[in-house]
Amino acid sequence: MDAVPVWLRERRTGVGRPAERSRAEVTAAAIALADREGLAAVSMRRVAAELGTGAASLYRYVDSRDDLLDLMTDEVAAGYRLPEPGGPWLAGLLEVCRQGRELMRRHGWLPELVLTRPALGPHGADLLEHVLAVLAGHPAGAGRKLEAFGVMTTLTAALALHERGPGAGQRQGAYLGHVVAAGRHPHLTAALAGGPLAPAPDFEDTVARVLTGLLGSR
Amino acid sequence: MDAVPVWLRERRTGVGRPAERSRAEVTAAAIALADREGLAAVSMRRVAAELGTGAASLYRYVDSRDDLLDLMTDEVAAGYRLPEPGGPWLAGLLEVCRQGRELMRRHGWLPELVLTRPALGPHGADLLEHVLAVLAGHPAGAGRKLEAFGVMTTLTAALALHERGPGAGQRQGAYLGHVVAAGRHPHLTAALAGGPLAPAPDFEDTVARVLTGLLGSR
DNA sequence: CTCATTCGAGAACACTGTTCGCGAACACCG
DNA sequence: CGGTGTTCGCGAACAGTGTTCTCGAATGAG
Repeated sequence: MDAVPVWLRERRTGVGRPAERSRAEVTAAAIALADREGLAAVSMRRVAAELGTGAASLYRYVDSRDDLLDLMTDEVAAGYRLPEPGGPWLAGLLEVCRQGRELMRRHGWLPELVLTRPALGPHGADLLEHVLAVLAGHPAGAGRKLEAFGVMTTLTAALALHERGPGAGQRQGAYLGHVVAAGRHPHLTAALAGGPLAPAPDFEDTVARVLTGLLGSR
Repeated sequence: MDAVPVWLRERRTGVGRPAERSRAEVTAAAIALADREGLAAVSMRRVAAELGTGAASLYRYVDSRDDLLDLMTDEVAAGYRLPEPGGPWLAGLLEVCRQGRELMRRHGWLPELVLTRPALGPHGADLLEHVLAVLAGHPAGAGRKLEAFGVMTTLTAALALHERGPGAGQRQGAYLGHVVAAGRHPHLTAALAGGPLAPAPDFEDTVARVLTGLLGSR
């Protein structure tokens, strides 16, 4: 039950045969593969093939596939371009969410990972540090601020997941049409009357309202 | 590209050899297995063994494993005991969230499913209908209300996932301790000073603040 | 040069979801 | 009663999967 995260397990250097690759290279290969063919395509064998090596070799850099997924998540978080904290906190948080959404648009597999296995690596810690810096002047307690961080990332991921491709929400739409036709759901029928479904009015507006509710408006 | 949800694919009865089991039985077996050994244990072979049959037989009731997962999600939604709509809308929504959390506590695999493949079956439609009924007197538009429904369920699932077992958040805690020790993250250090980590102050309070921000306070 | 130590990776194990095909079981019809 | 059309059950097989074992090869240190 060590439960030691990947990022602490460093390799001892200097002695023995040197590694031909780095953990960063493995992570990059996995990300490239996921970008191209989706998360399901990220198998140890496929990632290894991407690097021109054997599947078993990857276990020199990573303890398990799950570790590799954590590395991928944190590596993408390196893509944030965080401005100097300052100014109203809501604007600062919205900027973080905006960039997060952009990253998730670029890496369609990210939302699923963020939602199901939230991992805080070095870059994730930097991100959290930035959010806390933005909220430095805010009177809320530490618990509230950490909570806000979690809700921010979760909400961004969930919204990104729903707008990814036309498949996600639309599949339910087909069945809901059937439900409406059955006639037993008057409110649902009324809600779906104007426009078949419009669950994503405005990303930033939604996030802003949630964060305002969570932390107050001042 | 039919994308027909599971719930529409009904079996024609009367002709041919009658089925020995029902879709509901298969779903129940899968749920029992997931409750006992987790979602990863829900393989076609294991579910079939639970029913004393062969894996291939399940495909007479379900087109794929993913379909089975959708059936499981919706079946659990049958467990809601929804009161007659009436009274303040916030209390009505909070009651839904409270029950949702309870269902997710009882079925530890549910949050992951709700987050990654939100499926609206018959019982999910009933739930949505109820939420819309609770919000019937609210001035917000249909889009806003559907959005609130999505945020409600997502947030409940995310919070349930984080408090499931001591493994989820604590694993990151170990690494964050290391980050703090490095000394480069002053705000993070300060935030984690009082109590190692307290990201879940009060479920209902959190949800209430988010919903208030989303829909206003009146 | 020796040697402890590390890396690379083929082979194997125990699984997985899914498809094929065939025999068995039933409802209906003449 | 005997077809006959149709569905169901499911063993076998296929193409994968994550992971471990194992052993040879490569290296820096002494």
